[in-house]
Amino acid sequence: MKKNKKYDCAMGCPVEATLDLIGGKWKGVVLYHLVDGTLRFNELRRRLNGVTQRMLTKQLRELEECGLVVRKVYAEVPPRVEYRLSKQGETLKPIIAALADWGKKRLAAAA
Amino acid sequence: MKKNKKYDCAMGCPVEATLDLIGGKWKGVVLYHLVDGTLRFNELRRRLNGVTQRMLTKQLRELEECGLVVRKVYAEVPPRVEYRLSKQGETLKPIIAALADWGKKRLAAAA
DNA sequence: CAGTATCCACCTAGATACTG
DNA sequence: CAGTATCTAGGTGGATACTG
Repeated sequence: MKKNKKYDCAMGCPVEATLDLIGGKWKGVVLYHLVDGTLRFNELRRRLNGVTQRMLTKQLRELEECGLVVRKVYAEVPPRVEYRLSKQGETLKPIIAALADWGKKRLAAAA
Repeated sequence: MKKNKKYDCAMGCPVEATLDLIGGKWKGVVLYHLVDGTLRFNELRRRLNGVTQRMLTKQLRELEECGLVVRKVYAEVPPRVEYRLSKQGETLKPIIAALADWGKKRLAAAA
């Protein structure tokens, strides 16, 4: 996420490393929706109520860069670009599921 | 985290709600260290290499406000303040552990 | 020891307009 | 359709000094 991020928290804070990847406003949610399978750019956009094109593009690029998401461009007109979890990204599934589950319970309890 | 946050992502993004609580630069790490038990302010500070007093105070207040952490002040001189996970916070343990575990593997793989 | 109080650089994220 | 390009407000986090 950060350019020159050093994980120098001496006693080791692997949590920090993980949150750096899935934190931010949209990354976790993007991942959450990709768990169910491949999605095209605009499909993703519709699922992420309120995200701007710029932001979605940015988040996807970062997720791609750190190897969690795969971007596949089809040489067609109109253009088609699909996004899916990489092998690395797949390993996040249980975590995403846990986050979603916890969030559901919390939202339910608050209501 | 945000004041007037509305979780209006129509299809439901409970992940967003959760990340909003444990995201940010320090919250997850604070939680991570509190999993092992109660800690005093400065103990926590030493474990979070690089955090400033201001930041740690702020993060702790927010965690307290959303009911994940309990703050206990002892009427002593010198002052003593202890922080621990609330009952709600305890339910995050498996998630924190999962995040830490995943982060460890990823850092190991990168090395 | 465990905070507050200021001040400030930077980044995140949004709005908007344009393009291959 | 799937982006890029600009511009900008506001928030996040950091530095530093002070206090009960």
